[in-house]
Order: sequence, then structure tokens, then C-alpha cells
Amino acid sequence: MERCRRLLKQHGIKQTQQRLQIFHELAGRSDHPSAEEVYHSVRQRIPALALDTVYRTLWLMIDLGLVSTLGPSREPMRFDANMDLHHHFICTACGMARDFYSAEYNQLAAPRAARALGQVSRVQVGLLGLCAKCSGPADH
Amino acid sequence: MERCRRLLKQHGIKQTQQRLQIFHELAGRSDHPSAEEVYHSVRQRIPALALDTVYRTLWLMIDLGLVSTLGPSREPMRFDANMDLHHHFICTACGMARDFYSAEYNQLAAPRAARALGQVSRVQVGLLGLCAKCSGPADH
DNA sequence: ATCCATGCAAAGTGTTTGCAGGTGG
DNA sequence: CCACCTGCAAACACTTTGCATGGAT
Repeated sequence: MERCRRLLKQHGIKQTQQRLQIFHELAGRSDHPSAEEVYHSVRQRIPALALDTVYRTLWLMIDLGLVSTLGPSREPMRFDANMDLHHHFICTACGMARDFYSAEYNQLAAPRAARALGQVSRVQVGLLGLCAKCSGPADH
Repeated sequence: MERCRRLLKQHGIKQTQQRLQIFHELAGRSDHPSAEEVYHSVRQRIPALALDTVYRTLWLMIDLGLVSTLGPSREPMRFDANMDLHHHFICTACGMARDFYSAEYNQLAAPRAARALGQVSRVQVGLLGLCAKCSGPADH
């Protein structure tokens, strides 16, 4: 919340009730709500709130580094015919995703904190970074 | 491809050109194409192919266990205000996602196969399984 | 010959954008 | 007071569905 106010001010962005409430709502829950869920909750405090304001605000905060998304953002669904247990390298610049295999990763033990949440049946590691093309020779 | 033919036959599902070509296309590439990308490629061999057939076929194959999706399927985007380095437990039944922390996971080394793909800057582990509620007391 | 699968077109979601009036700095 | 935000509504992209024809078994 501190961080939110500070970053908004730093970037010369106005601190509206909508923005503060939307961030407050998201920061106060641990269930990774959708835009619509945030909308419904905040609407109880700001009845005139519009759904598109929630989207605009969330994307703004993503640009500021205050918020992130679960899974790949804004992309169409992508499919995979590789059914073997595998892991992914994902380029944060161009979205490229490639499989790789690792017996070590396959056998990772779930920490206690995770076992408390449920019964783990599969480990899926995602390595995020820049692919050869994006970190490569040319301009970024 | 074998597996595809066999599973279709086992389930009494017709082996149409569309289905075989769509699977062949997806199995032949490692870049996790979207439905539209599959559509454009297969269209060169079956010009009358319709996009919705690609979708129907891909979902069918997911039900058969021939194909999977990258990221959570068919859900609206979900947001997260937790910017600390963390990992996720995801329930495959209800989609519940919760954060957990693990210093061990944070420090996982990227295997050679992954380093060959690009420069890794972050490790994000996803543990898939059933949450307490879904594996819990009640019916399946 | 039968029934399933396809193509077409239209509907359905979730998300984005243009604009006029309102609000924070 | 000025520029930026918001709400509204329409547009948009992606995915799904209903229906009649066409194809596989």
C-alpha cells in the first residue's frame, strides 16, 4: 500500500479512489482474483466503478511493477502435443516457449508450505528469461 | 501419430483428414502454436479447413489425453499483487492457486538443456495437484 | 446406409478503445 | 484551472455453438 502510493507519486500518476481501492483489494487477498472478481468486491465501496477501469488500473500497475499476472498475459491459448513430463523455458520478451527435460526437476520434493495446501502430483518448472534471439546480437 | 490413431479408434471416433493433419502438425512442432497458427499451417494441405474445427479437434484431443495446453485453460486472466519471488500450488480440479515460498526452489540451477535456450533470470515452480477441498472428505 | 464430423455463420466471453464529462493536483 | 481519469458504450479478439451438408465406417 505504501509502495503503491509511492510509485504512483513517483510517476506523476494521480491517486484516485479507484486506483487505491483496487490495489488495496488485490493486495488484501491471496487467491489471485480475476478482473471481474476485483470489480465486484471494490464495487461495494465504489458503486459507480466500471469494469474497464479495473482493467486499465491493473495493467497500469503491471507496468509499474506493482502487480503481476498468473500465466502468460494477453495471449491466445497455446497447445502442446508433448505429453512426456517436461518443463518450460519461456522468453519474457517474445513469449517463446520451449520444452526441456530434467530428471532432477521431475523429482523435486514439495516443501512443507506447499504440502499444507494439498496433495501434489506433478512438478512443472518454468524458467523465465531471454531467449537467444531476444538477448542476442541485435538491439533490444 | 500411432498413439493418435490408436486412441481415436479405441474411442470409436472417426479418423478424418482434419483430425490426423491437425495432430500431425502439432506433434511436428515444438513451439506450442495457438489454434490459429495450427489452422494456417494445416490449411495449406486442407484449404477448406475451418478454424472452429481446429478448436473442436484440439479440445477433443485434450479430453483423450493426446494434447495439453500451456497455462491455465479457458480461464479469465488472474492477477497477483505479491511481487516477492514465490511459487504456486495449483489445484487441477478447481483451479485454486496459492502462493508459497521456498528458498530451495528460488536457487534451483537451470540444466544445460535449458541454458541452451536462453539466459535464465527467474525460476517459477508450479506444483499441480488436488487442494484440500477437492481431495477432501466429500465425493470425488 | 447410418451417424458422426465439418463448414459456415452467428453468438458468447473476456478485454480494449474513443469520447465527453468529472476530479485530483 | 488544467490535464488526467473515469464511466459509458461500442468495438475487438478469441473461442464456442446451432444447423445443414458431406464423409467415414
